[in-house]
Amino acid sequence: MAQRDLEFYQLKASLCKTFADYRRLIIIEELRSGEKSVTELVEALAVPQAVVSRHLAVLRERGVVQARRSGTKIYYRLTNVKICEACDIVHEILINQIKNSREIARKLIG
Amino acid sequence: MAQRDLEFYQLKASLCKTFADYRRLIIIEELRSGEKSVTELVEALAVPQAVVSRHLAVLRERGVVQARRSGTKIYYRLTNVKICEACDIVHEILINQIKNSREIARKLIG
DNA sequence: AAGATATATGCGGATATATATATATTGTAA
DNA sequence: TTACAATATATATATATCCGCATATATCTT
Repeated sequence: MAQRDLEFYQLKASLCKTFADYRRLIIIEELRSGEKSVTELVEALAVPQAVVSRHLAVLRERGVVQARRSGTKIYYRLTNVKICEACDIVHEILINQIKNSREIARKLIG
Repeated sequence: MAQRDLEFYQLKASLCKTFADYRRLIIIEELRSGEKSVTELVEALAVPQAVVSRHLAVLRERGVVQARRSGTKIYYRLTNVKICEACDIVHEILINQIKNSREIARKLIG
């Protein structure tokens, strides 16, 4: 395993970590249909504004979303359509898992 | 956002969390070509056996891999080919990001 | 049954991540 | 310039994750 490869795997893991929070996944889902302001996202997620901004910051730093200011509002959008594809496949995997075994789902929810 | 939906997003996040470690990503990559024993994985990753077993346990609990015992050895395999697809798309997203901006990569390595 | 091999796990500490609350920043309008 | 609205961030605290080490479990061999 070359050093270069290792770094690449670390970058991939870092990107996956970005998706490893349900609020961030909901944000991504919300942005699927086009850009949305922070206010709109706060309404959709029903969590404090600071929490949404914090998660948006994570997505931003990882290059998953981009921000555009318009007046006092800031609109966010996905940087890459493939992000939706990735979410779709994760969705499919999960559906498969649930079909194959409700037991696994039980453990995951805990 | 219905309660049912929320739980589903949590399950998705949980699955993404499984991919959020570079050693687990390497394990998945190693298992792409077929099942491998823990010993083989330990050699491939060059980390202590306990660490590999720990990560295999995470992958197992999340239903990403399955174990099969043969004698004293235990062979692991991916439970679903779509897992590879998911990794491939993450790969593509990352390649795009690096192309678009080396700056993002710099922050990720930190 | 005892020893050897392969693998898994319990525990404690270090580190990272998330949260809430409060505050800072940026832009607009009076 | 003051006030207000939208958004971001700092700080402290709680929580989760990961590792190393030691130990436990399972299987095979003799």
